Amino acid sequence: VVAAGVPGRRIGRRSLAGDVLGIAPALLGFVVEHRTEDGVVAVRLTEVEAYAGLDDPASHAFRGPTARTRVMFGPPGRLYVYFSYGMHWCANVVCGPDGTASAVLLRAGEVVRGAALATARRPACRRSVDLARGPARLCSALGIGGEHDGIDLLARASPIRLLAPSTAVDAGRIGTGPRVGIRAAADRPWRYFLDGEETVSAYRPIADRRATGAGIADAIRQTGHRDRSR
DNA sequence: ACACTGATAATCT
DNA sequence: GATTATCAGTGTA
Repeated sequence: VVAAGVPGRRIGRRSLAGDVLGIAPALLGFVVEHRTEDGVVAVRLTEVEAYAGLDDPASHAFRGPTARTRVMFGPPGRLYVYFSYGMHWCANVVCGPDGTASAVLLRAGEVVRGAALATARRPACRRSVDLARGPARLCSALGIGGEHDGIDLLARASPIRLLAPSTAVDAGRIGTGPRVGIRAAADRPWRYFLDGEETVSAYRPIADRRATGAGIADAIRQTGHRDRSR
């Protein structure tokens, strides 16, 4: 647990300009802090995933820049926020040089400051370890939404900042595995987490909706679709 | 603890 | 019209 009052260190933009597969695990232990008029909430990252832009079929940026993915193609150190499953916001740290589109999804963390405010933002949450356990929960706890897409995480005056911990995490504690909830490139072990931390989210393969309450016609149609996509 | 499923809308085909 | 970088609720153990 990060002691209250210990300020995180600011980092240089160049430290996020390299290979996303090196940056993603290095961000474990970093703190994301959001200051609003309601107060401050800070989350220490315990789980992230790497997305490699044009080189990664699972990345939103795989097919090139669109209105949604424009921020990912910009300079590193900005926040890419997307809307998921009709109700949730999720956030990424944009990495790599300007013009490329890799990013690190913030999958889970431990609330280290502002637990009361985070709890107020997450009324359905029963256990404190679940406050930011999951990418959409993390955004809820921090008060991050679509209005924050593109915000610079490295500027001193930004309301949302990414800060380095006072002591780096032990590299031996970093676990890896396949990314959660994706179908494309599901074999790439680009999820990184702090092994043994309670706030790491449970691994779940993508939901298979073929067998859910569908009629025979639906089952046939959807099975056909699955076969076509192979 | 783990499995299953409906909710819900932007995005892309 | 299908898919989706998810969550909370409900049910089973």
